[in-house]
Amino acid sequence: MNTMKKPKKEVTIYDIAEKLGLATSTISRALKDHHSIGKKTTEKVKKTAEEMGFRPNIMAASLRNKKTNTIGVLIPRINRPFMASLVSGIEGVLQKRGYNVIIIQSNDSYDNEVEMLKVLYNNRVSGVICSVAMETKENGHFQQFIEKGVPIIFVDRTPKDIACTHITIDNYVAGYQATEHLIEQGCKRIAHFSGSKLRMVYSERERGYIDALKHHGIKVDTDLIIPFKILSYEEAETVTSDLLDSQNPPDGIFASNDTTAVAAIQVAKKKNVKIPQDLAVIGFNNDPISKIVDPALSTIDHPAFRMGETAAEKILSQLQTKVNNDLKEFTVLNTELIIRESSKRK
Amino acid sequence: MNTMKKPKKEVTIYDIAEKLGLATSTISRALKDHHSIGKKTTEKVKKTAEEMGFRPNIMAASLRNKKTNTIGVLIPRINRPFMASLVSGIEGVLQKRGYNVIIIQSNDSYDNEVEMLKVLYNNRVSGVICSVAMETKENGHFQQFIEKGVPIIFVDRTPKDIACTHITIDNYVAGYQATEHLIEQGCKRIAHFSGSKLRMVYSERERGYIDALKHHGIKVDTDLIIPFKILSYEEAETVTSDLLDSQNPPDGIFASNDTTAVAAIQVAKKKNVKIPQDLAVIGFNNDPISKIVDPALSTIDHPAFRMGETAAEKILSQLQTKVNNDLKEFTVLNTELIIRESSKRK
DNA sequence: TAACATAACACAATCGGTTGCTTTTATCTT
DNA sequence: AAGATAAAAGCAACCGATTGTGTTATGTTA
Repeated sequence: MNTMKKPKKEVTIYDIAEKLGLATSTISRALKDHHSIGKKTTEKVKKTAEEMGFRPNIMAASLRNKKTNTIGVLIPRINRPFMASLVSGIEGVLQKRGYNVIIIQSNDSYDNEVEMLKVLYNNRVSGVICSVAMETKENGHFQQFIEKGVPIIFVDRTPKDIACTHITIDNYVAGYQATEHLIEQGCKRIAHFSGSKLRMVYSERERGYIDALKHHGIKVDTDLIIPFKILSYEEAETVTSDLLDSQNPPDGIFASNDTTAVAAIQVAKKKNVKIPQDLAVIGFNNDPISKIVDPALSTIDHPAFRMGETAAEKILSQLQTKVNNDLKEFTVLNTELIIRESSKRK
Repeated sequence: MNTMKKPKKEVTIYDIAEKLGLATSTISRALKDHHSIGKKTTEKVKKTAEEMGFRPNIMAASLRNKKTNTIGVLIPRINRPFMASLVSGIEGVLQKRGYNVIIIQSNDSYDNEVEMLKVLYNNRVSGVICSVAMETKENGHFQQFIEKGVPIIFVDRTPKDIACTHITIDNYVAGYQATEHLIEQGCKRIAHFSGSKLRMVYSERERGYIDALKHHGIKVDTDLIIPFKILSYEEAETVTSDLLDSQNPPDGIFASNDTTAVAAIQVAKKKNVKIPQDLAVIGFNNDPISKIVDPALSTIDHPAFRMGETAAEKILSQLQTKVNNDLKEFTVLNTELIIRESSKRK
């Protein structure tokens, strides 16, 4: 037993060189089709490498080249439909191009974000794609990459005042559309479930909400703008319950994500508040649950997957053109208003 | 402008050694608290390293040590609640222990699985955690890791006849319980949405279903066992519609995942089939949608997150004890029957 | 055929930690 | 105070691919 215990030695370019009576430099160049190596030699080398079961040692190459071909992805948490799609999009593109992807979660904690970014930094990732934690106020921890000339791209949740590439949707317009839709359905008192003001995604949605009300001559009632901590289902249950029990309950809700919108629907149903007649609800993201909840949830479709793909492509192009200009580039993807039963009164 | 364009040179242990008038070996050892280095020296080295902004070059260490401290995770796809939780669990544990995690998706394709496994192999990952693609019949592509002594752990969807560590739930028992529950609610004709027979998770659930029927004296009607390709929502819509329109429609459905169970509920509702009175439904996984759908879906709680944690811990312990015994080890996690409105008749 | 261009390949340093072994220094015994 | 022993630190090879520079073989031109 245990006959194969000793792992056979790894084949290196030295072994190939010896076998063929060539120099290692020739092997190395032949394997990557360098022009200074003849055609016959190149083919012979490749064939032999294949036969011997050669696999290039990526660490050795990384060490020599001082680059890792690894992209770090730092996101709040992966087990949310939106983030999972984003990551899926990133992966799809980068895998094909031979990059490795390291995914790290901040769990929406600033401290984690700082620490995990340090991990990526120490790993000498070639680039970073990041969606900022809910808590994050300062941007100092991103600076280390900028100083080193490592491209860093922010997706969806972007920090303010940092000069690099951002990929977002137009949250202002989306918020405006969602709110206007509710107004068009006849809502007069529309509540807004708002996320942390620290994140532009939420402050912009709120700004869109406010402007839509104003433009339609509806007075903004700040009591109806409810700041959430993390926009969780549980938070929304409490908030909705309180709202509906209040003196002057809302007749519409624009929630900053689908999770809280669904919670609102469920609470309302329990209280026998009719949706959409008594309360029209619209969410944000177009998560799978939005189609399932009864009545189905109107929402804003967020192109998470495409956002991931775009981020990956952007970072690839920045890695190509080493011109590390301190550019502040914005890419804005389109959203789509999706109207379902939860808001359709007409 | 562009004053800081030139990235400052990276600090190495050579720089520290020179600054302190010590040898690089001393620096290296001091930084990892080697006993042969004095306390004062160790502290001085660490302090200086910190001050100089030293970050160890992981590639150099990997090259020398012939190990990468990277774990490869190969899963069908990440944008599913179950898989996202699994990954989340894996990450949580491995991050803390200083391992990097590379996540790769097979998209349930055998060819992708083979190719991506090659990528992980060439990256010389220290270990692999894998949940097998739906299509996969052969296990030859896993052999390369076993031969090299790289620990590979299968989670949830495990291949047959391969001697290594498996972490699963008891799908037979879960399937039995789910079915028995429906029987207890008075169901006489229970349909089963079954996944690919290639995957034990599904064949075992089906076996549990069949045995439960038998033990309760219900004849197994193979027409009621419907093989799905990928257990998608769309597939389930068609299947459910056909079932309900048939001569002798079922009065219960045990679906192998929540997605198809929810689809069944939605279709039934459209057809005015009362749930659970006319049709009791139970799913599998306890995905978020199961709580949201109306009526709420009974299901089997799958400890995905804990499964991820367990896999991570197992692989860590296998990396510790280099005793690469060709062990075939099974860990079975508990599931829980969760009864909600979709099946509660009494 | 001498003179020169070019294609093809070899040499050897390099990347930055790691570690077995050796040497030096400090501490202890009697 | 001399030798023994332990503690501390240094030396140098090593991991494996990459690449600037140097050398040789082949081909071309006058």
